[in-house]
Amino acid sequence: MGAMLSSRRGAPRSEKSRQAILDAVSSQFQERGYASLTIEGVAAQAGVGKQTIYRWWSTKSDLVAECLLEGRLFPDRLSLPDTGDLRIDLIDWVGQIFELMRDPAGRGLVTSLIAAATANEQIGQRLRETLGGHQSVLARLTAGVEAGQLSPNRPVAELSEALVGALILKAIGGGGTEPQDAVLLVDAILS
Amino acid sequence: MGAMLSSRRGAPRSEKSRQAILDAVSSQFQERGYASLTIEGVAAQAGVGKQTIYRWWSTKSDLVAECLLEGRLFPDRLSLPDTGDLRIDLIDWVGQIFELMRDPAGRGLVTSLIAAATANEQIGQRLRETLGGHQSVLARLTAGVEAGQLSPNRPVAELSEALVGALILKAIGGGGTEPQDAVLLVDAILS
Amino acid sequence: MGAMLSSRRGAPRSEKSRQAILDAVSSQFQERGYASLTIEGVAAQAGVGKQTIYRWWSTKSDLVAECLLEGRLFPDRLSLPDTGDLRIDLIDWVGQIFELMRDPAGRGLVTSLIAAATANEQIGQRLRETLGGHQSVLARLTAGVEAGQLSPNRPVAELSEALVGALILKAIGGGGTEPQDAVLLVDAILS
Amino acid sequence: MGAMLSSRRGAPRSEKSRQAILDAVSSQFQERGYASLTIEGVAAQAGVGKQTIYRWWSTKSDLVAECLLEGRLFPDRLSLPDTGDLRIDLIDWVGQIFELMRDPAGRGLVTSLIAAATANEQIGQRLRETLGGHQSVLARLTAGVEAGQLSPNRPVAELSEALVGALILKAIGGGGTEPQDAVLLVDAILS
DNA sequence: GATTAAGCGAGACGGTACGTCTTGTCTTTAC
DNA sequence: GTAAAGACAAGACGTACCGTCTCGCTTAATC
Repeated sequence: MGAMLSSRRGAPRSEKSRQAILDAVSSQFQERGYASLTIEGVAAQAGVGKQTIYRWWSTKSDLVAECLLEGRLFPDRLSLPDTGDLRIDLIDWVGQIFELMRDPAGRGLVTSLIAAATANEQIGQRLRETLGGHQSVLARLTAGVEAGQLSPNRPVAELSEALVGALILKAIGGGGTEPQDAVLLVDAILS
Repeated sequence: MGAMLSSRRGAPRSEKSRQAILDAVSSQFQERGYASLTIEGVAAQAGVGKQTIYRWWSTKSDLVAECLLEGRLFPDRLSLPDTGDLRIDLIDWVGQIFELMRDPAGRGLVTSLIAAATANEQIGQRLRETLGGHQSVLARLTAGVEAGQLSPNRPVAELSEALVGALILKAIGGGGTEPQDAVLLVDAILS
Repeated sequence: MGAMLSSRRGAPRSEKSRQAILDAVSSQFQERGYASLTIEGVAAQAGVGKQTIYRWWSTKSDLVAECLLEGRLFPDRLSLPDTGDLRIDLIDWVGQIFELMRDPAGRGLVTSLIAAATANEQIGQRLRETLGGHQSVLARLTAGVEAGQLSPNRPVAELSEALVGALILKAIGGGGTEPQDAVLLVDAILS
Repeated sequence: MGAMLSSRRGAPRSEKSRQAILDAVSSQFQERGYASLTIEGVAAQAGVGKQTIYRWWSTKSDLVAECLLEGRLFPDRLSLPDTGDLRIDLIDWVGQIFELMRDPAGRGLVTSLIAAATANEQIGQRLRETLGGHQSVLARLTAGVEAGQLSPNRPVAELSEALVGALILKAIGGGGTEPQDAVLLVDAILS
C-alpha cells in the first residue's frame, strides 16, 4: 500500500552538465569578470548546449548567484578567523580583504561581485550574509558581546552592516586599503 | 579688427549636441537603468550620430560619469540638511535615502549607480564624494566635532565611509530601510 | 490449427499513435506548409513522443510521403472525371486544379507538395503517378486512344508528362490559370 | 544655381560586400544545395556580418533569386542552340539537360532550384523565363513558326510551357532521361 | 505468474541556425 | 573639421528544432 504517485516522466536533469556549467561560470567570472561573462562562452567551455543553460537559469546573474551559493567564487582564506580577540580578528580579516583589493585582479573580483549583486538581489543578500552575516562578522560581534569584549548595548547588526558596507565602498570608490587603514576602520566601528 | 587668438580650425564642438546627449543619457538612465542604457539608444534619442558620442566619450560609463558630475542623475532633495543638530540631520538624510530605496524605481536608480560605479572608478569616487564626501557627511561630521557634538577623537573619515557603505550595502543586499532603521544606523555610527 | 508465424516479443506498434501522427502531419501540412512543418510540432499535436516518430520515419519528407500515399493531403474532388469525352474531362480536371491554384492557400498546398518532392524522390514519383500516372491522365489518354478519340501513334506517356509538368510549372512560376487557359493547355497537348 | 537636393547621407552600400555575398551564395548553393544553404554559412564564407545580409535581403530565397538573376547559378552551356533546325536544336538542348540530370550533382542543382522556386515566386518566374521564356524555347518556337517549321496555328506558349514542365517533372519525379527520351519528348511536343 | 522485450509519453541533452541587437569603426554628405 | 546619417564586421542574445538519449510506464509473447 504506500502511495506511488511518483514524480514525473522524462530524463532527469544531468548533474554532470550542471557541474560543468557552474565550473565554467566560476572560471569565466574569475578570468573575465561579470561584465564580459557570456552565456555562449559558458556553454562552449562547459561543452553544453545553450538551451541547457536557459532551461535551468534565466539570466547570467542567476548563474553567478548559484555559483556564489555553492562557494565557488571565493577564496576560502577570506573567512573571518577566531583567535578569541575580536579586534585582532577583525583587523586581520579586513587586512586580508584590503590585500586582495590592492591587487587589480582581486579588486576586479570584488567589483564584479558587486556588479552581479546590482543585477540580482539574491546575490546581494548572499554577499551580505557571506561577508557580514551569521557566518562571520555579525556572529563574531555577537560572540564578542557575550565574551565581554564589546559593550552589550552596541547595535551589532548595524555595526556589521557598516563595516561590510565600508569595504564595498572602498572597492568601488577607492579609499585607503593599506594595512593601517584596516586598523582605523575596525577601531572606528568598535568605537 | 576682431580678435583672432584662434585655437584650431574647423567647427568647434557643438554644445547643443553635448547637452542633447547628456539629457538623453540622463533620461535613459533613469528610465531603463544602467544595464540597458545603450549608446545607440542615446544617439537616437539625442538626434546625434554615434560618432559624435564616441568622439568625446569612450564608454557608456564615461557618459554616466559626466552626467553624475553635472548633477543630472540625482534628485536635489537628497542633499544633507543642516539644522545645527548633527544627529537629527543625519537621521533625516538617511531616512530620505531609505524612502527613495523603498520605491522600486528609486532602488533601481541607486543600484544602477552602483553598477555604473563598478565599471568606472571615477563614478565610484564621485558617488563616494557626493554621498559621503566633502560636500556632505564628512563635512558635517567634521563640523560636528568642531561644534562639540562629536568627540574630537572620533575618526570622522572612517565613520563617514561606514555610514555611506551601509547605505550601499542595504541598496544591493536588502536590509531594513524603515524610518527606525535610519535612527539605529545613525546612532550606531555616532556611537 | 491457427498458424503461428510468430512475430516477436514486446508491445506491437500502436496504430493509434500512427494515425494521430499522420493526422497531425496532414493538418500541419495543410495549415502551415511543408517548410514550416516540424517534427516537434507534429509530435506535440499528436500527443506523441518524438522518438515514436523517429522510430518509424526517418525524415519529415518520409512522413509527408506516407500521408500522400494514404491520400490525406489531397481533396478528392481532384480526381480526373470520366464522362467518355477525353477532351472535356481533361479540361474539366485542369480547370479544377487551376481553380485550386488561384486561391493562395491552394497554391501553397501545391507548392508545398513540390517542395516536399524536391526533398524526397518517393514523393516526386507519387505526385507524378497520382497526377499523371496509371490512375489518371495516362490511363485516360490510353483509354482515349483505344476509344479512337486520340490518334494511336500519339506518345501518350510523354503527353501525360507534358500536361502534368505544365501544371507544376504554372504552380511554381505563375502563368495563366484562368478557365480558358485550361482549354488552351489541353488542346495544345491533344494537338 | 542648379538644384542640389542630392541623395542622402551616410556610407553607400558596399559593392564589394554584395559581390562577396552573392559569390558565397552561389558556391554554397552549388556545393550543398538550397536546403542546407544557411545565412550564417554565407556570411562566414563572404567575410561579412549577418546584419549586412539581412539589411539587403530578407530571406535566403531572396538571395538565391538575386544570384539566379545575375546568372551565377547556371552553367552557360545550357542555352538553347540555334542551328536553324528547330527539332534538332530542341532535342540537343533537352538532351543536354537530361545529361545534367543524370549526374546526381546536376540533379541536385535542378531540384534545389525548384525547391527555391517553391519558396519564392520570383525564382519560379525567373526559372520559367530563363528556361522557357523569351530568351529560349518560346522564342525558338515562335521563330520556327515564322520559318515554316511549325504550323502557325500551334499554341507556342502552351507548348513551351509543356516542354519545360516536363523537364521539371522528370527532375523531381524521375522519368526517363536517356538520350532517346529527349527525342520522344520533343517529338511529342512538336506533335 | 514471472520474465523479457519492445513500444510509448515525456523530456533533457549537445548542437546548429535563426533573426535581432549592440558595439566600435568607417565613409559619405552637409554645414 | 564637426556633425548627422548610416553601412560595416563582429559577436552575443534568447528561441526554435534537430536527432539522440534516458526515464518510468505499459503491453504482449515466452518461459
